Amino acid sequence: MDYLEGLNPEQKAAVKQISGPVMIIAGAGSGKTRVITFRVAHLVRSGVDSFNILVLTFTNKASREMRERITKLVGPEAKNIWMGTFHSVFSKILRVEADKIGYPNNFTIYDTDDSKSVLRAILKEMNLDDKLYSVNVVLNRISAAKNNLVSWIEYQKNDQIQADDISSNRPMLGTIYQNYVQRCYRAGAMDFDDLLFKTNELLKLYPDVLNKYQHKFKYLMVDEYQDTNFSQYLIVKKLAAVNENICVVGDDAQSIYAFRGANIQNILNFEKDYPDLKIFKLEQNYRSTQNIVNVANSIIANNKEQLKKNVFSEKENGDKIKVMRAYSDNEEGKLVAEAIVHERTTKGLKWNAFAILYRTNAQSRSMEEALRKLGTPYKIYGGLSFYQRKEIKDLIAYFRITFNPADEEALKRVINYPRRGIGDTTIDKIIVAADQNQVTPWEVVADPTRYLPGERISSSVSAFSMMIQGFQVIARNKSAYEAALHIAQHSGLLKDLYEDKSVEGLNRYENIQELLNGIKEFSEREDIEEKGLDVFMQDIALLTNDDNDKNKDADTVSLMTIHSSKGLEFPQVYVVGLEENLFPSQMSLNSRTDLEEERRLFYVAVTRAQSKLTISYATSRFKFGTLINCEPSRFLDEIDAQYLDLDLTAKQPANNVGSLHYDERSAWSRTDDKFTRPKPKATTAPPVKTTSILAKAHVVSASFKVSDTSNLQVGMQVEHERFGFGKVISLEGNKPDVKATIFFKEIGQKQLLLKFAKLSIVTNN
DNA sequence: AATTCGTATGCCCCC
DNA sequence: CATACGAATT
Repeated sequence: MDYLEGLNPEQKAAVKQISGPVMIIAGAGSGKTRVITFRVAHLVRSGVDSFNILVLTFTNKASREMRERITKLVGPEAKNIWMGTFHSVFSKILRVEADKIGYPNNFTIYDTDDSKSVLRAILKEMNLDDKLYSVNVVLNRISAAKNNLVSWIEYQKNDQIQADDISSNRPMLGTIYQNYVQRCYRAGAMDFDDLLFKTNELLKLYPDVLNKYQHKFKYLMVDEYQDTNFSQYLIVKKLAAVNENICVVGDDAQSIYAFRGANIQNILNFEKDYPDLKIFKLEQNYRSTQNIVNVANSIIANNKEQLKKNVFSEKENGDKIKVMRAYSDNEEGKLVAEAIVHERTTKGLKWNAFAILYRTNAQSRSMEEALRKLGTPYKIYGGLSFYQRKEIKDLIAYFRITFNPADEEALKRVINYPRRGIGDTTIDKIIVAADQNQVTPWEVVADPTRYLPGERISSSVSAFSMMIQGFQVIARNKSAYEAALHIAQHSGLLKDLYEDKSVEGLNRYENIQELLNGIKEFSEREDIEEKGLDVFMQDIALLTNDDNDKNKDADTVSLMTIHSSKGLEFPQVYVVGLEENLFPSQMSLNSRTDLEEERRLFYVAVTRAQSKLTISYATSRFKFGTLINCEPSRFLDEIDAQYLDLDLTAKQPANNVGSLHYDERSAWSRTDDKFTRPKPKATTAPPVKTTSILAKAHVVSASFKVSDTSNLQVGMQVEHERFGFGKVISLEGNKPDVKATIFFKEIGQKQLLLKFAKLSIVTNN
């Protein structure tokens, strides 16, 4: 048992309780990951077969790191443990069992963009007002339903839901949900929520399947249990029902994912499900100074609903928490950047000792600009992931349609990229024909004469379908890398990017190269058996940015949202934008529950700091491109002032808050480089529409009538609706694409395509 | 068919 | 300010 030496008594007790239901309430910085890894190691050392252990984590990164640490404790045995996020673990199981619920094993996973695109198409088809039925609202509603295991049928039958939708004036949501589900089904696609929803369906409809996994996973552990939703809760509960060797780990104070369906009650009520539950509380914080822990405690004390615990630190008191006020978002960036540079020099720290945390991604910009001005290296976490870049998604869409031709979103993405002359009109025809014949769009593409009789469909459509069929043959017979390279080349995608010599174009080309290199590495891996391209791309939708991070050891300042900072720690943390309507967010102000979640989020932010915490806010900020005044966040008032070190020496006096002059002064008092923000509207005359000026430049004569220009000759006088009178200088090109060069009196020389230009022939000389 | 351009609309957080 | 979509333009 010597390997358990380094643990404190509570930690050790939690680790050693290997059978029966266990709940570990782990305060921030209390060594939670350590306890989980040691507990898993202890299971293995106690003789539990590593194949019988399932560990569910919140991110891929967490599971990767945990597996590494477990490997150090138990050796190669660790690779047999099932470990991963809910989504990745159950997508693997669904790939095995898919046929039982009517899906192909090679089903596509639709990411959020795909889902939104499907919804846009549906809304359009149903002719619904896309303002009322905004894609985000609709998707959230569907997602919430799925996370609560409400099928579209139940959705439509449920009186409460229907009443809600009617009162929000969106009675068609149930029908949209139905169409969405059917459309995904037809495309052989599951969205993120489906991975859990369908798992539940599988376990419910097939007791033998449930039984199989209940006996496979004799020991279950769930990390970040406070962030599980109902769908996840039920999967865990079912899997654990036979052996009841279930250990959940979490911290109700850090539950910050209610917006995507997480239900804090899962952890608060866990004891009800397992009356003989053993509870362990890890309360000693090993991460932060006493001041930081005290501040965190004083914040969370404002929340009503929570499990009682007493987080404490035995480290030194440390610095007080510094609070900085800025008069604008840009100045806030400047103050933070300068503080970081100063701290680094005086304390001899590395850049990676610092993190800047914000509520919304949009806030990263002012921070970035300030850091760049000071030449500070930084890295943004989160945001657009490698796999979400357009060029990467394009190539992957080719892979997707190769393995699952039913994948409608992939088809729409690549059928005319690179350009092959298949325009929107043709695509619309294909989709309509598919709907009418109850087949996938791919089937129409593959056999246009059958589904689009009498239509003049360009030969490029059949060329496209031949190409994809060629890819299918290659993919079946070649290695992942060879197939991927073939597809990149023969789709024309590589060439298209190569020809773009702009900086971004070059970048895109390199990204594709990088993806191909990644596939090559994958092809050469020896630790996995199935190495086809299909295997490679199966779970790509589930990967995130930091799953692809090459130089994560670089010495840079870290920028990220508070959400993505969960689980991390830094010597110095800067939490920025502590303003009403931003943090707490505007949408959280209506309900106590939402506000409490914001407060927990603040708690998470504060507890990331090890030795020094700085908080900042601005009294004005650009939002939607306009300057607005901001008030300090209520959260600042909630902190016991004895822990604070207020530095409100912003260059602008605070008494300007709320005054109109403030905007102007801040906008013009700046002398440094490009302060190119739009000026307040009130100072200028109402904007004049440029189009209307142009349109009115020429008043069309009463006799104006669009003429047949097929016999237009050089030298003729013509009139144009907007350009006025002019004379034909020359004509070039043949038949349908005749281009005329015309000299207009008012405008000057213009080139016009006759098949589009509306011209009236005035004289024939 | 493809491209450009104006305008409307939204900025929460993520597997 | 960023993007997304539709109308106008070539």
